[in-house]
Amino acid sequence: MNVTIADIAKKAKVSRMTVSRVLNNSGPVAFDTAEKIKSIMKELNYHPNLIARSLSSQRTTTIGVVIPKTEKLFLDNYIAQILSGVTDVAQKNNYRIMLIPVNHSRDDEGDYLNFVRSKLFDGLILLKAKTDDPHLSELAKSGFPYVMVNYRKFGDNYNFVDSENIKGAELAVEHLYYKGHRKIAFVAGSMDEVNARDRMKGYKNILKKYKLPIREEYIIYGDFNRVTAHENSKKLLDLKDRPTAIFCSDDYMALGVIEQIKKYKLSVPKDIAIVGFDNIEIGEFSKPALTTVKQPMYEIGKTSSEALLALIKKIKKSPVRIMLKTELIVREST
Amino acid sequence: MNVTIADIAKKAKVSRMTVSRVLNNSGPVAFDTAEKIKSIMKELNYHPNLIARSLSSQRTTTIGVVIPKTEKLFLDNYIAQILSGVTDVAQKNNYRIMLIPVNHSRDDEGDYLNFVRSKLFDGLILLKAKTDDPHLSELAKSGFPYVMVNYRKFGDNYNFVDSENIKGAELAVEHLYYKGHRKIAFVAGSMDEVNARDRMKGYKNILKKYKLPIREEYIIYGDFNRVTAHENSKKLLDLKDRPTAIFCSDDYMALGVIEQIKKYKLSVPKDIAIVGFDNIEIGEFSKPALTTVKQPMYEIGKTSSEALLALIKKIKKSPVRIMLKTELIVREST
DNA sequence: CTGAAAGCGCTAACAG
DNA sequence: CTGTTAGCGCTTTCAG
Repeated sequence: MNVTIADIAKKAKVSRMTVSRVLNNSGPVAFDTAEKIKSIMKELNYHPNLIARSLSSQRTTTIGVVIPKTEKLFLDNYIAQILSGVTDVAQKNNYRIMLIPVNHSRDDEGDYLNFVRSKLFDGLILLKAKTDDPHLSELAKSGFPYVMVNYRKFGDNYNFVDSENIKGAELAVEHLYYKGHRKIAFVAGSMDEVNARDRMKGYKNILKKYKLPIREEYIIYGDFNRVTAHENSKKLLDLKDRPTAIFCSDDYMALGVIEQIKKYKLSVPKDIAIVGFDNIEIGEFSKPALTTVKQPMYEIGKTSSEALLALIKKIKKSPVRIMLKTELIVREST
Repeated sequence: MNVTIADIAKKAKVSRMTVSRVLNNSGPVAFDTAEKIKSIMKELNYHPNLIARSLSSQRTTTIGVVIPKTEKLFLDNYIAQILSGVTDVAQKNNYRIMLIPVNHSRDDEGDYLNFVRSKLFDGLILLKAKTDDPHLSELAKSGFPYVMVNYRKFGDNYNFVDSENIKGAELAVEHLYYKGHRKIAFVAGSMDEVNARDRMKGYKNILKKYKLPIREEYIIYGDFNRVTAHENSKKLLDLKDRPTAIFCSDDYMALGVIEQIKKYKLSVPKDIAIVGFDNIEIGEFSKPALTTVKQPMYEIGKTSSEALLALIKKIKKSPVRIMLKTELIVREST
């Protein structure tokens, strides 16, 4: 069997409690006793059973990260960047990370609540929550520490870290306007996500500002997916009064649209200018390099993680509401 | 307080044991009793405490994944792809994933062993293990279920899933030879990694095969890093007898080298041809698109995960040794 | 088919 | 400064 606290205690001729105190630096222990215990722990190659500790202490020093389960999870650069920020901070604070992929389109959507109930984590970070997720309000009410990433809701206990999506979209569309475009289309993504709605707002704000008509045929709905956008963009390109610029609600969609434009033997940006959103890695390398609105994704992850730890340690109280800045990055596609 | 098995038992007027049996489908329970218990569990919104279950059963249904802690963890497309494969399989088998970032260059290198001892996981997957990691043999001896990814060692209990790196490198270099190149350099990466050594072998094999000299000044050592490769490649470009082709031990380095070549106002592939290794996502989008050796990274992750689960469930026994095929993908850089 | 007893390894709370 | 008692919530083992 494994070395336990009892073995150490026996060999050191003290109680298990004293060993535990040495282990956690909790409570006073005579220097000599402590040294002796430490040396015995080394000698026996003792390592605490963290499961037992968690059961007893009701803490796991683990945070769960709920991510949408997509075909190839980590290949989504948006998620990758946020996870980087989240884990960096967690690591520094000696918290462990458990990933909880959730299938948004299926029954297991509320699964993360079961995980909460199962006492596996001290807190939860949620990526890509849907606006209509009914479990969210339950989570918010429960008092369990959590932070939503890129979500925004001003009810009582909604904790979130979001970026300025409306403003970001405004920057993008206004940039197109400055470039002389008057026929600006929008590939909107899925209206299930708060962010998508915000970007829509920004898009419409600028059209209104410059008294451009909001034309329904210039707005394409779908999901945040390169292939879908690729297909759907035909609707725009087949239009008699074809747009001269397309703002896309994320970079992956922008790439899909650009591919389609090439198939039509049109040129980006000469015939049609494109702006994306997020600033994913390949945007910089694609041809033409993608003009986009940068979300500080790594920062968002970092900030979320910090906020969550503060909630767990009760340094902060709900609601936590943090907004980060977005920024236009002009490259070759406009 | 939370609903526990005891509450259910009390309300159903049975012992906790009977509830536990219903919970796990273990052992016989009268149909009616079972139904009653189930309905009470629903009514009380009961969810088992998984920590308690783990402590008692000595299983966690969690696997740990050891990844090198780099600046921006998930942004490494190699790791991302492997993780995708690993998690997909784990998920399907109802196993959870815990990430263990490890700083290779520091003391905490052996940390993953402490995690093993801490009973947090049922098994371990190791990415980017170093050849000289002294903890590996301890792990192998321990009998604890684990699989190393992209590693290869034929001692008794070494479990690994690797790809055919030697052959892959041969494909790359032979391709350059066919294209007419006789002065072929090699950006080798770090010899700490088995894979790098294998690629070196492949490189030398082809030179020998075609009776080309192995010139030390044509081999650049370093670490697997874009920036380092970028800097070090100057040594090649400054050579009087400059190579006409460079094989790089991974794609990120290849990208770094290409940048440097551009700075020298030389053209890829006209002046210097480049082949990378791995087939990371941006290789397809960079300019020129990167010729590379594809490792089936998603498959590697998937296979590793499957093998690990088989070890955990004792369907398989050590040693597990699996090799996957590599494949040349010719694009614009050669 | 059901239950009782024991224990997984640790920590909290209190007492000395 | 140290120890005792109790218990975290579940499963295993054995007995009925």
